[in-house]
Amino acid sequence: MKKQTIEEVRAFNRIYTVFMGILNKSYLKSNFSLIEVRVMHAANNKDGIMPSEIVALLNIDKSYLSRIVASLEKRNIIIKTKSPKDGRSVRISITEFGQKEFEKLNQASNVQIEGLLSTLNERDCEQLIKSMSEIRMILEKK
Amino acid sequence: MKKQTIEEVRAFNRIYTVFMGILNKSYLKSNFSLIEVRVMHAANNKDGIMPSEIVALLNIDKSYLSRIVASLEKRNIIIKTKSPKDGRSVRISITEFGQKEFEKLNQASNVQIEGLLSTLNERDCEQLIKSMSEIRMILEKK
DNA sequence: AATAAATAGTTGACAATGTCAACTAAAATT
DNA sequence: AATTTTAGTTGACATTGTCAACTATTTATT
Repeated sequence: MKKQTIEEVRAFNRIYTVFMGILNKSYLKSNFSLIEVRVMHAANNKDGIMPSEIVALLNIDKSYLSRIVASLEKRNIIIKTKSPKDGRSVRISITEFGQKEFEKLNQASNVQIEGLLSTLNERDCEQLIKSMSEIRMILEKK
Repeated sequence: MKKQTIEEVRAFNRIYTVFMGILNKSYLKSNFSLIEVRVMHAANNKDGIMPSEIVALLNIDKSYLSRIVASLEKRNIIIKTKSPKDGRSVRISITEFGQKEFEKLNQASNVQIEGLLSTLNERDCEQLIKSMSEIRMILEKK
């Protein structure tokens, strides 16, 4: 593999993480961290999702997820129920309140992204989206 | 702006952060965090860089950077000297040892990226790099 | 020049985040 | 039935990150 290829990925990462503010801990100054938002997203996407699925999805430590889930439950964002099929396992659902909070976060995220994109001219913006969708398609294939 | 446009950025972010393992704290199981590596990168790139520059570059809290710098200095990765021009300010340089450590991290990062890319076929890989470079060019213009 | 305001970075005091290994309970395997 | 594996939780920390207050210049204002 060409060195140039790898170098491009690295250069991209450096730019992109700053662009998206990923280095900053709290997500859009909300009361949620990036990971918490991802967990909410997962629960919103698939009702009754299991912790083990989220662990695989986000590639994080299970003990860490366990605490995140506990914290979200305490804040009434999600609820846990015992799995009927597997006594060891657990089903996670987002609450109505959780959905509303999640929607708010999405709005905030949209505003932020809109702000970033608005600094681009139309051509660049279109090209950006096209390139992102290409990358995403390639990565999603895996 | 089209909703679709924003949605693509969001979808991209979700995929990409997982792909790059950005959600995981420690950088490639090294003794350094992602931000520390970025600071090393900054010092390696520009000898005598000032903390305020890094704060602007990475968009992080100055007190936080101050501690990161102190920690890196203690570990002999960088050294601080007083700025000759401005008595309030400080110059940061990477040490020889720091350069070596940084090089090691780069190697590890290359290996990781190579691993990720090796799961793609040649066409996809080329397309991925092309798209990344397009995004990067657009974002760097700003 | 004297005073006030702004800037660069540090520190105190926490709060939040993240990790690792050990543990419990329930399945699955032998 | 005994053993192993799996799902998730908990203890015990270590690290990371935030906010406001503070010191020491430097710059701007009168």
